[in-house]
This record gives sequence, C-alpha cells and structure tokens, in this order.
Amino acid sequence: MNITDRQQEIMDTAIAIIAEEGIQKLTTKALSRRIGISEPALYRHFENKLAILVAILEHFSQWSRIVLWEIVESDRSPEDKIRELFRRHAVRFVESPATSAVLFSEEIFKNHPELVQSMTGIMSAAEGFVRHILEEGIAAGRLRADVPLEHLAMVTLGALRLLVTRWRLNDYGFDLQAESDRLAGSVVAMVAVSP
Amino acid sequence: MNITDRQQEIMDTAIAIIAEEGIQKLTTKALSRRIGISEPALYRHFENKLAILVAILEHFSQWSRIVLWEIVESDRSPEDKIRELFRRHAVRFVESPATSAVLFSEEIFKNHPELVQSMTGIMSAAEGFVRHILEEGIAAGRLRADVPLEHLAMVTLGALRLLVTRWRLNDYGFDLQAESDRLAGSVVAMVAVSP
Amino acid sequence: MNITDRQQEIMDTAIAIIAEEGIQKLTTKALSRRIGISEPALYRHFENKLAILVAILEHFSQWSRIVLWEIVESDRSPEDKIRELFRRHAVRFVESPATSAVLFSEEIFKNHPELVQSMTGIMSAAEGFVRHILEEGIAAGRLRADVPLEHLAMVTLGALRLLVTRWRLNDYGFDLQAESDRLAGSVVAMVAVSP
Amino acid sequence: MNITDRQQEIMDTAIAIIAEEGIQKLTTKALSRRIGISEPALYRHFENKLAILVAILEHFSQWSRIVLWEIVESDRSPEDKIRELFRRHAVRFVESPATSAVLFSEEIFKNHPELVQSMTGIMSAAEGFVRHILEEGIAAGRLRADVPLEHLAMVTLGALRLLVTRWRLNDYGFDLQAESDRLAGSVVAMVAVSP
DNA sequence: TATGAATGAGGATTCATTCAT
DNA sequence: CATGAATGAATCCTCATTCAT
Repeated sequence: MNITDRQQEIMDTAIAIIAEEGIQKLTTKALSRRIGISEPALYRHFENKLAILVAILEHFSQWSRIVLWEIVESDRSPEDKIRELFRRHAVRFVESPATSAVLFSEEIFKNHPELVQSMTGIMSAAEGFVRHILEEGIAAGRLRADVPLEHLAMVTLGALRLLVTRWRLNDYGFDLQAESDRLAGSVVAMVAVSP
Repeated sequence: MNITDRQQEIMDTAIAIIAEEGIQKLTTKALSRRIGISEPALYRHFENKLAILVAILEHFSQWSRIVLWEIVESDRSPEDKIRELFRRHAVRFVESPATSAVLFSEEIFKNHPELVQSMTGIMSAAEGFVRHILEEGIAAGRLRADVPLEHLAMVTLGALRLLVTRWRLNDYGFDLQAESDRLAGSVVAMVAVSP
Repeated sequence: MNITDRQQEIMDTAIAIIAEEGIQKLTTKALSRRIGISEPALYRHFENKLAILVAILEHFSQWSRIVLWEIVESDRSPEDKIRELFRRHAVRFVESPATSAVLFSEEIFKNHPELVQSMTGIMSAAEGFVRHILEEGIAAGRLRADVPLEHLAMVTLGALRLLVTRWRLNDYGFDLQAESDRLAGSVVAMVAVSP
Repeated sequence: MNITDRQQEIMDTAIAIIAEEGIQKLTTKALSRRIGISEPALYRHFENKLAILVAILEHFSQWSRIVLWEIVESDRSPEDKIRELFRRHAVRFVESPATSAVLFSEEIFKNHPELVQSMTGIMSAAEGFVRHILEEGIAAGRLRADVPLEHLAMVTLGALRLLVTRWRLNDYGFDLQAESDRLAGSVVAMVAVSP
C-alpha cells in the first residue's frame, strides 16, 4: 500500500479542494484540472473517486494513531497528555486545515459505507486513546472519579471538536493554536480533581 | 412568512429524506416523488431548493429560541437549566431525528452563504442562551469561576453535540434520551463548583 | 403500459439506428440528436437506455404473438400456414428492416439479463406456435412423422432465420419477399410427406 | 503471417473472454489484465484491437477450409458427409465455445468492414462446400432434386446455426455433440430422396 | 395550483490508443 | 519486448430549473 508521488499529489489536491470549497466541489473534473492532468488520468492512480477519499482517511488514521500513541506512551502527567492532545491536533489542523474539514464532517460520507467505516474507525481509535489517558489519570488520583470515564472523554473530545468546527466555519479566521491551548487548560481544570 | 400546509408538507418530507438518506439524497426528484407531486410543483411553494432548507433552518431556529428562552426564564437552578437544555434537545431530536442531521452538519451548507448565515445565527443564539445560564450560575456561586465562561459553554455544548453526532452516526441506535440525561449529570458536575 | 407518441418515436428512432448502423451505435447521444431533443429528455420517457430496448422487444413480442396466433387459428392447411409464416415475417422485415437486426442478434444482449429474457421469451413463443402448426400437420398425415417434431421446427425456423440474416448482411440488397416465398415452398416440400 | 506464441496467447484469451462474457466485454484492459501484461504490450503484437479479431477469424477460416475440404474429399456418401459436417462443427464448438460466439454473431462486426469481409468469406466458403456436397448427392440420385440446391444448403446450414445459437444462448447448457448428431440425422432425412 | 416536457451543465467512468522510457 | 503515464472522445446518467399549458 505504498503511495506514489502522483497519488500523494492527488490526495493533497483533493484535501485542498475540500478545505477551500467543501466536499461537494470535489469532482473529478475539478481535481484533475487543478493538478493539470486529464480526468481519466486519475483512474490510473486510484480505482475510484471513493478510493481517493478512503486513502485520505487512511492517511490521517495512521497519523492519528501514531500521534496518539506517542502521547500515551510519553512520561507526561495525564493532565499534560490532554494538553498535548489538543496541541498536536491544533498544529496539524493549522498545517492542513482541510484535515479538519474531512475529519469532522462525517455526515457527508453517509452514503458510502466504506467511508463511514473508516471514519468510525478513526473516531473510536481516538476515543480509545483518550480513555486510556483518562483512566491513568483517575488511577493516579489526579483526575476526577465522580464522573463516568466515558463522559470525561466526551467532554474532552467534544470541546476540541467544537472549537475546531467553529474555527472552520469561521473560515480559519482565528488563532486555533492559541485558542486550543487555552481551551485545553480549562478542560484539564474541569477534568482534574479539585485542588 | 406564514407557512402553508403544502409548504409544511414539503419541509417535513425534506427533513424525512435527510434523516433517512442524508442530505445528498435530498433532490427535487426524490422530494416531489415522495410527496406525490411533480417537480415543478415544488417551485410553486418555494422559490428554490435552497429556500426549502432555509425554511427548515428558520423553523428550527424559532423552536430553538422559544425553548431556550423558556429555560432561561424558568425559575430552576442553573444546574437544572443545563439538565433541561440537554433534555429538551434530546426530546426534540428523538421526535425528529432529521433535525440533528440538519443542525449538526454545517459543512454541507458551505457553498450557500444563506444557509451558513442561518446556521451561524442558530449556533450563536444557542451559545448566547447557554452563556446566560452559566453566567447566572457563576454569579450565584454555584458554577465554577476558575474557567472562562466561554469554555464552560464550549464544554457543555461540545459534549451535547458529540453525543448527538454519535447517535446519528450510530443510525439513531441507542436511547438518546437516557444517555443525554446521564451526560447532563456529568457535565453539570464538571461545570459546578466542587462541593 | 400504454406507449406515448414520444415513446414510440424514441423506439422507432432507436430501431432505425440499429438497422442502419448497428446496436453499437445506439447511444443516448445519437438517439437524442436524431430525434432532435436533448439527451436528458430521453429519461423523461424511459427510465433507462435498457428500458428502450426492452420496450422494443416487448413491442415486437406482441406483434409476433398476434400474427402467429392468427396464422395458427386460420383454417389454412398446415402447409399454407408455414408459407404464411414466412410471408408475414418477410412483410414485416421489409417494412421495418431494423426489426430483423434486433430480433436476430441475440448475442448483443448477452450482458443484460432482462433483454436475454425478453429475447428467449419471443423465441420460445415462436417455436411453440410453429410446433403447434407442425403437430397439426403430422396428425393430419400431411407432414412427415419420420423426423422429430422439434427438428421440423428447427429446420423451418433455421432456414427463415438464415435467409433473413443474409438479407441483412447483404444490406437488405435483395427482394426478401420473393426469396422468402421461394424458400417457404422448398421448406414445405421438405417438411411434407412425400407425394 | 506466422503467429508468434504471444499472439496466439492473445487470441486465445480474447476468444475466452468472448466465450465467457460476450464480445462487448472484450476490451484491451480486460484482455491485457487477463494475460498479465500491460495494455500497450498488446500493441507490440497486434496493430489494433481489430487486428486481433481479424486474426481470430482468419484462424477459424483456415480451420474451416481444411475441415470442409477433408470432408468433401473423403469417400463418404453424401449423407455421411452432411453428418460429418455437423459432427466436426459440434466438436469444434464444444472444444472452443467462443468460436461459435465469434462465428455466429455477425451483427457485432457491422461497423468494421474488414471483419464483415472476413465473416462473409467464411460464410460463403462454407456455403460453397456444402453446395458441393449436396450437388454430388443430387447427381448420385441420393439427395432430392425437387428443391433448389441453394435451399437445401440453407436448410442444412440454417438448422446447424440455429442449434448452435440456442446452445450458446443456453449458456452451453446442453450436450451439443449429441443434439447435433440427432439433428444431422433428421436433416439428412429431409434432404435425401424419399426411400 | 399543478404538470408534462424539456434542458444546460455537469457527474463519474470506460475505451482504444500513444508516447517516452 | 515491455511498461507507466497519459489522454480525447465518448458513455450513460442526474440535477435544479424553466416554460407552455
């Protein structure tokens, strides 16, 4: 499953289109025109338009797993791990804003089972890692135990998602990095045991 | 801006299609066929396909304002108001699952400024009401003041959104009502001052 | 299943194209252009390109059944019925040469089960009627009994088909009517008991 | 016109595809994939896709000429020669069912004059040989003279063609060999002078 | 108030073929 | 002898919308 240069270019361009104009504008014509090749040429590199999206999701999925794993495995405190979770995602989204468009727009994929599956996979992986961090924190007595673990996770991820969604609807118009750091602080405060 | 019966029927059917098959399947053909009228007939009642969506959003916007206003104005405690916020939304979404599809899929409207505006209006209205409730709670010394108001709001709304999103991706497959109540409890715990 | 004027026009034009240029040239573009309408217009009248072909086959199927029934029911001698079978088909093919292109080119439909079914239906109906005629003739002692009924039918239909096929490959370049009459005479001679 | 191994492989594979999926599925892509080479590679061995079909027809043409010549030259009785004609063809078609698909689907080639010519050549060669056999039989007083020679030929070949066509539409689902033998018997009976 | 007929623009995809390597 | 990359032309089909009736 190695990705050729052309494939990467196609994926990047697709991501760019999604970021700038939304998924609805991601047509084979727009895609090929922007790359500077013919439409049929796309089919030399991907079987389908769907396959392009799947590859993109797969790509992010890998990134996600790696990053989350690094965070989990680091010897930070649980609180720091949560802050790092926010930070790394913010960095990524700022670098490639489209990623957020793809990742947080599940609805769009509804018609395509393959995509839904990919999406769900990514989401539950993230959830799993976050739970892991939180569990650790609870065990260490640093995070609150009066609230079900799953709710801690939902609050954490929900806040992150909402922030990113607003940033996107805002046309990437504010400093996600900074806002993310601030929000992370608050989330940690709310998730931690009271001092 | 009175809505005729036919208009209501069109909106309801549109909502149904969105709920069952996703926004991408909301075509004039599908819509008219399901109602049992011809495609051009739709244009007797709405100027545009867009106008239908705007009307739907407007419709929800009104509901939203009314409900939130009732909650804010009630003489419940701030904590109860938050719980009520979750409850009323859950009730609504269970009654009309499509609403959630429309409300939480902002990405889809990206191409249509009118829709984005409608959406943003609804979102900031909700945010405003929630802030109001939280402010009140902070003033009363019942909600925590160590975290910026806006972050309290983001955590609250973010959690609610994430729950509903999962419910939707899950094909409405779990008891949103019950889960929502449980989550509300946890959110309240995290948002309130420690006992 | 009443056929509108437009539908008939589409069918006729499709038949014409098939006759003149072969089935491979029957594209939605060619069809619409020749009628003088847009491609999408076709889809107002038929769900599919396939549906057009099915309608054509169905149309012929009806004609076939009626004609064959008339022949079978008439009070001609079995020999005359066979001659009439040849004659009526020749008349029809001369009137609408395309019919023969459609009817005797089964291979073309191979990919589409619906069409194969239609075709097979027509073929076996014809076979049935012919057998009926032959049976009658055998019972009356006028047709030979030393050869299995099915073989009499195959020889009869096979000869007719081959004649028409040649006429078609010959670009309709000889007098099918006359040749058909002559061939019918010979077939009758071979199928009848020797004098 | 020597055929290389690769060319033979390409022809065989083309024949296989035609047999299994019909001529319409014979695409350069399908062909190359099935052989395990790239599409352009085909063009090293044949100038055209058309050239492949021409070669196939040519190939069969040679076989046809040889076989028919052998039959004509043998010292069988005319009746036996007809039976042998059926038998040899049946053997060949059973060995390579695609041959029948190619041979009896003239319609498909309509657009390509080269192919039509090949086809017509084959057909008239066959017709010629058959006439030769029949003539011989008539001269010997064993075959009927009350019917024009050409009609004897048409009945003979028409019956054979129809049998094979049915076998093909039937997805090669019955024992062509046996049926062919039976049919040959009947045809001989009808073509011979009455005892 | 409704519709039957039509359409321009665009959708994803397939095809046989070419060319530089 | 082979291929990876590319393509122009074409394929069937869908969409939101319009217009005369």
